[in-house]
Amino acid sequence: MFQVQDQSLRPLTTAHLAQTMSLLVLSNQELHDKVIAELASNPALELIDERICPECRRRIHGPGRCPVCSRTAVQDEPIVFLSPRDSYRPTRRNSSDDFPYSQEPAAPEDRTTFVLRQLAADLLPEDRELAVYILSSLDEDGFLADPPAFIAQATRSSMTQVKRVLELISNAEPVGLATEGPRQALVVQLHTFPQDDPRVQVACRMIQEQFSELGRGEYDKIARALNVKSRLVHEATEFIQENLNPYPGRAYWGSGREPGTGDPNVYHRPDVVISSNPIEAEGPLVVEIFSAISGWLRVNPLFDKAVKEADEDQSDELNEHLEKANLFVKCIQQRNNTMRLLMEMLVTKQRQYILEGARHLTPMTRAEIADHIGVHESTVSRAVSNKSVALPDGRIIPLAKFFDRSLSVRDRIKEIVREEREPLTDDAIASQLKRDGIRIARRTVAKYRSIEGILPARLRAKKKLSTAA
DNA sequence: CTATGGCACGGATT
DNA sequence: AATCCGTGCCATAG
Repeated sequence: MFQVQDQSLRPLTTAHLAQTMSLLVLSNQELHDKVIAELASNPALELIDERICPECRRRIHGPGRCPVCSRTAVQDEPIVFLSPRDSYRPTRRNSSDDFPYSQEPAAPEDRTTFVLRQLAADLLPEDRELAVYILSSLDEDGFLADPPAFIAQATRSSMTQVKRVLELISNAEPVGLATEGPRQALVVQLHTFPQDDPRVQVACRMIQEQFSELGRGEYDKIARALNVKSRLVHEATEFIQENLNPYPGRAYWGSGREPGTGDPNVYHRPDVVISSNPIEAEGPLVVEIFSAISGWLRVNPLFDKAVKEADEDQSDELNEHLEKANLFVKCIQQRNNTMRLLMEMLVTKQRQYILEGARHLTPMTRAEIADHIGVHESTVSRAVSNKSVALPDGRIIPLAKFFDRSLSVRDRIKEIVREEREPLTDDAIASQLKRDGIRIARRTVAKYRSIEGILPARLRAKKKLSTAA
């Protein structure tokens, strides 16, 4: 009894650490499940539905207005939701449990307003109601639950009006929303890419003519049916997997899988979303770290009180619950804090990459980051693993990609090949790179080439001028 | 003979 | 301690 009490009274730092670590590796989805499970099994934990006033950061119960400054409370409640200043210099240490909150939620749940906001400029006033109707009637994958004709009838609108609105919606972020199904969504998304890219052309035909074969991975059959090289079919498939998302409304699809193992059914929502500031393009990036739960997780104060009043014989058990809950909440906070620090660092160091693409990835190691934010490198390692992040351009990449030392070089190679007049050998590419100050061995060029799915010089056809730019 | 891909080694990273 | 990455060497295909 006494021992138990001793143990539970003091939240052991080792236990604390251990649990924080185990929570850190989890993706949001996994953490969500974990929290739900914990809530169910531990009566001392409580999830409360509080909002934060954007102005004075007071907590407000339920929807409504802040009693102090009478501003409307934010609707969505990611626990951590922040927009670090770009000038942020990463030497600062933890600022306790003080999380910054922002007031511009763009959570997936709020799809309707999210899309409407984008449409504001293009939407005719008389179409607005129709747009709202369509957006709110979408099924959970973001597809049309009813055919356009039905919508027209239900809203007493004309077909042309419905089509006009649908077109607008499907071209807004997330592109492909409000289409009839995965296939149509893919087609719409494909239109946003340069049409002269051969991969795009083939991908387009694959989706339109050979969709079920594509789903089954029957690449050879597709190649024959379309009368194109199977190599091209593979490249197109890869392109689809990396750039398109068949379920735009639900989540993005993980592009982190290796080519080949990419199961077209792996989709997930990102753990972090980075978007560029719509107001001032040069301003700070907006970073949202999604919370695993909506609302606030805390130790139930009633339970706390109950424990103190409880009989001696029961209090052991109750205390245990209490301490566990306490620990859990602390660990969650710790996790959030670490994620925040990490993302602030990342956004600051890799701004160029985030905004301008693969070539500008600054090489860095996890150890470096760990040093800067003052945690152990294994902590960073855990925090990075299993997470994905959405970039402003909509691409979803694994967080680990920020640490890919060869990414920028591979991108250069891709560019060199894309712009070559006639097939360059690996050696030629290597020396070309050397001119740009990148010193790598010929053998390595070959390796990168294969990673990028670029054929050897011999097999590369002569480039036509049309492929340029 | 030249361009590539395979295997394997050493050093860095995790 | 386990893993990943860049490279050198060598066999092979063209």
